[in-house]
Amino acid sequence: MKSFEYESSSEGDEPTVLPISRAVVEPSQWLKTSASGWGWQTGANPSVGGTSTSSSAINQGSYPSFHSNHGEESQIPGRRTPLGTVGLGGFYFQGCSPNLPSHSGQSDENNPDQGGPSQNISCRSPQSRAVPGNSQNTLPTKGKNRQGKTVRLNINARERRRMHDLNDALDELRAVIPYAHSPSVRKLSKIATLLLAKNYILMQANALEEMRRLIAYLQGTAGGAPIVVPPGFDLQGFPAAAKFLQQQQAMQNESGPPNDSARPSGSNM
DNA sequence: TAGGCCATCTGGTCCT
DNA sequence: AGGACCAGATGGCCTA
Repeated sequence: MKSFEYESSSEGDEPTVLPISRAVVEPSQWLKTSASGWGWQTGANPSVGGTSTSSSAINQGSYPSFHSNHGEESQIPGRRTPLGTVGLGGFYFQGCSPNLPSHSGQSDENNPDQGGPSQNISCRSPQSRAVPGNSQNTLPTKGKNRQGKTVRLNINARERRRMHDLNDALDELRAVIPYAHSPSVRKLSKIATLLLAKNYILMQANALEEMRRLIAYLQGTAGGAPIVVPPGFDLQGFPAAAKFLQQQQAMQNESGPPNDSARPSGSNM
């Protein structure tokens, strides 16, 4: 796949944390940074507000490449945080499960089938928030309570899985939109990822339209004659243009006798 | 320390 | 009934 990296090369080996703001993903900020790469212009100083090279997380290499591997990502700050260390929610207390595995697809620390819900309930944190109207705070009869908690834990596990899938999809989206995929650069936030992807799509659509107009213009300047691809020019890297020329060639063939001299010579499509 | 971002829990709603 | 989806609430981590 084509690389669309925007790197701040002036920083040398100095890790850079690009500020991710709404301005970053505005269409007007887009620039073609090189012949082979698209990126965005972050203003005069790309690292404004984001030169925290002393960040412990960064120095510890806590922002590696992001793959759809839940187990690895549990080490990344702000992402895939192990259940034992994040919001306690209704059932989880950090001191209860010191060796809770992170979400890995094979084990689910919130799965009632693994350990049972009663264990979690028995060590509920006294600081767990009391949800108004939460039936689990009212502690009904034991049997029904246990079954209800099991259902609740199943629902929680599904929801957690769903959110992980959503995050995996966001990771895949980050992988194909142009921004600096570097361990020293902070990962795009969710909202920034969506906005950047939207603007990237718009930019690609504009580029495509511009190319179509250019081809039409070139065709016009050729006096109505089909565009002749210069010898040695390979259209393999331009499938859209090749297809367009093929269509033009087909239209020419339909409207009149074939003209061998006008056949694209460089196209191998 | 405030604000941003995130993961998780939870109850409600809709759909199959 | 069960699952997917959604939004609100909560608390942890990180950075300026």
